[in-house]
Amino acid sequence: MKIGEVAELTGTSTKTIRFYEDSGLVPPPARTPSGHRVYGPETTDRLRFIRRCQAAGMTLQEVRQILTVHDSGESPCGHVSRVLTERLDNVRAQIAELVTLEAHLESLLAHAAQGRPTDHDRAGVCWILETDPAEPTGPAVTE
Amino acid sequence: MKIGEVAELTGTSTKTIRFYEDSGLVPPPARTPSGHRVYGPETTDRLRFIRRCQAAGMTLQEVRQILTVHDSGESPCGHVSRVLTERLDNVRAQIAELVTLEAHLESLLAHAAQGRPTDHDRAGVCWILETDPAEPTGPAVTE
DNA sequence: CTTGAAGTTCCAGTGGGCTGGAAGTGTAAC
DNA sequence: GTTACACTTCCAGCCCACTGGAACTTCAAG
Repeated sequence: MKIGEVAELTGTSTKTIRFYEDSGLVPPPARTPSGHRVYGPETTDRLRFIRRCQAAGMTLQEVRQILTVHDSGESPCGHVSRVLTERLDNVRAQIAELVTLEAHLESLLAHAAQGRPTDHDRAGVCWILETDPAEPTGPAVTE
Repeated sequence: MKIGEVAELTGTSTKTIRFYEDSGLVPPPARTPSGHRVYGPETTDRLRFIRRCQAAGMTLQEVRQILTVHDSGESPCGHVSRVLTERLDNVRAQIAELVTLEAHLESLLAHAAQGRPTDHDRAGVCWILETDPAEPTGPAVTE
């Protein structure tokens, strides 16, 4: 199996596969005498696994950790559970932050919809945003 | 007013202020004969406005657009409302995506908690993640 | 006059996950 | 044999919002 086929089968570009190899996510495959990469069928499983991890929002580093555990012969499931739990926490925190931001934006727009032309004169740039971000349900986007 | 004072007053580092100048967010100020930047009081308003935009989750590019409109003499409020609305849409979409991801992670962990050792043998890397991400309530993190 | 903080410029790096391009070699179909 | 495409390596860039550091000058206080 050559890199192009693997790419086709997994929906990953050849560029990305080589990048994954450089990043230690996919082991360096055998080569033909002329240097072309030759993959066994397990590679497609591995790439699909990586894609699933990505879909679960993991970083490549987290995926690499799991794969390293796997490659050492141990079952990575405990580790996978831990990583998933951490991810879940992150996702929930992100949701909470975004919901706060949503509320902030909604209140700004409600404010804008009221249209207060008199405020215009005193405003520096735009009266819609003339309230301090530190006080109203602080969105904390800068993390 | 020198850059350090402006930094102090607005909670922005001098580095960032110079960066904003290079990025066209803050106009190049007057200089002392020796080259030190001298700002008028409107600069602090402008920086605070930028911070508020940031707090609303806007990119610097969006902020720059608004400020350009403002600097051309027009009232940017309509534009601001539009940008805010777009942002709100994005935020809602992001929340929806994250909620989907949350559900996905939860189901994976519920699956993991059940512990199905028999699945282990057939699994490529880890049975917890042996379902295709394309089908179950597609998380679409890669956007 | 000296010291030390604060100013200046410019360049490079961060992190994440690729993607593009150049320049060359191999391979499969006709 | 020729064409067309796949493959190889390596290096660079992208996006975003800064941040760090070097090397230098200027300012304010004592």
